[in-house]
Amino acid sequence: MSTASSKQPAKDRHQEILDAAARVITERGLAETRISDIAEQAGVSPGLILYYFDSKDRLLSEALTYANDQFYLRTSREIRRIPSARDQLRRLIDLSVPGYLAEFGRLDEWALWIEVWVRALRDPEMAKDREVLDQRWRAQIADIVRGGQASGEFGSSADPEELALRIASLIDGLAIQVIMDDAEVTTERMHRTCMEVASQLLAFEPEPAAR
Amino acid sequence: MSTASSKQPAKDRHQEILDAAARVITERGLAETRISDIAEQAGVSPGLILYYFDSKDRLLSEALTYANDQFYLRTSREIRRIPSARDQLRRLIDLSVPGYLAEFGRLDEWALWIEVWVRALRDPEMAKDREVLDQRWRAQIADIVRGGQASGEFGSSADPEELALRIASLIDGLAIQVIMDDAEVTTERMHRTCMEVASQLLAFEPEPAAR
DNA sequence: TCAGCGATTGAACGGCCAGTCAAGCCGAGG
DNA sequence: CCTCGGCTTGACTGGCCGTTCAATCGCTGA
Repeated sequence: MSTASSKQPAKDRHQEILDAAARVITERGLAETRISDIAEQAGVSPGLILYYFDSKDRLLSEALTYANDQFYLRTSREIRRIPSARDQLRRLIDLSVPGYLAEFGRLDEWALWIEVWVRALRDPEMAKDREVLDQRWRAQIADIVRGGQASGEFGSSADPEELALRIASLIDGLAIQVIMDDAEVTTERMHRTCMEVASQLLAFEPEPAAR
Repeated sequence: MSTASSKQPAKDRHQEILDAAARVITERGLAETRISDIAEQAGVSPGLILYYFDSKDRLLSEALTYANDQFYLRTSREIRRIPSARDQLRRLIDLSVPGYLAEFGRLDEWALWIEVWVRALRDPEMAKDREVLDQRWRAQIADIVRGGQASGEFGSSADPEELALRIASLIDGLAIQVIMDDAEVTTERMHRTCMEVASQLLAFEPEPAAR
């Protein structure tokens, strides 16, 4: 009902359902997500959900992977278009800081990430997906680092993979606090901290405009 | 049966149950934890659990807070005894890197933390507890930083709170990957990375022995 | 010895929800 | 116009657990 497209096409039910599931999980949390919620969100009957997916469990795992995949694709497509490595990194940080671009509410992709983590601890399938997703995330940063080192934008010549790990981990750790609405770790502070640490680790000027 | 003390004393049932709950949650995960599991672990009947706690939900939240509290107390007590700030930090890192001290299995305190995060996203009570716990964690690091700055062990004179945030976030982010058994982020690598970044941020020599 | 009372038990209840299924819907192709 | 087959429905079921409760236990103090 809410998302339903023009009924006729019903393009890809499979994907529609994944979208609906991701939306429901984001707002209610994995634990409070019922099949009927997803059905309602997708504008179909509960029975249909199980017609397309073998079980609720499988659906939830797929939905989580799918959503994070989407985020990655969106981000990487956008970043590839930016010529300067420094600007690429800046944009990556903009996109990673929860609430910074205000395209979503407080609960954005990061909320899903946490659900992925919990699930991955016990579900080997999810664990595998998570690892792939995470390696891609680090690789994306490592690529930017390599680019900047090659172009001379970044002064550091340290191992790009190690630098990527450090930056990625810092972002992860900070994002958690921000998403939790921690009074001491605001959106703005996280952004500032990320930029400062990155410029320190990679050896570039945080502010490009001035001078 | 498993944990039950000498039956007679039955010191503090309340606490015994919290302990049992934390243990069950650690090994099965919040989602798979039943009241009967906790009862079994504590060696009592399911009915008794609800005699001491108003509801399963309340019990779970309390157990999570309790467990993290225990970890903090244990850690801080141990660290306070160490004279050198550099050694304090080293010890803190030792204790924070999952699996480094091999006192626990792969699933240790960090697994509980992730459960706390998921819960805190929707449960205001849990959110409040989490914030307190987290601030304390950062404050503990900030104290070490201040100590090292005062004694001259650390060369950096930057804001201790900001340094603590950076170190804490890095540890959080890395610990997640380690606990997930990520092939690229091993226990040893996390430890090395933490020590290197810390020594860089705080300006001290990572290896004290040599020279 | 016994009454009284908190602690403890475990059987039973009731609600909830994943998953099933028999029955309709509807477009395509003949 | 009819038939076939995939899509869709929603009522139903079976099991699972949180929670309740009446009954028992066993200590303590008189």
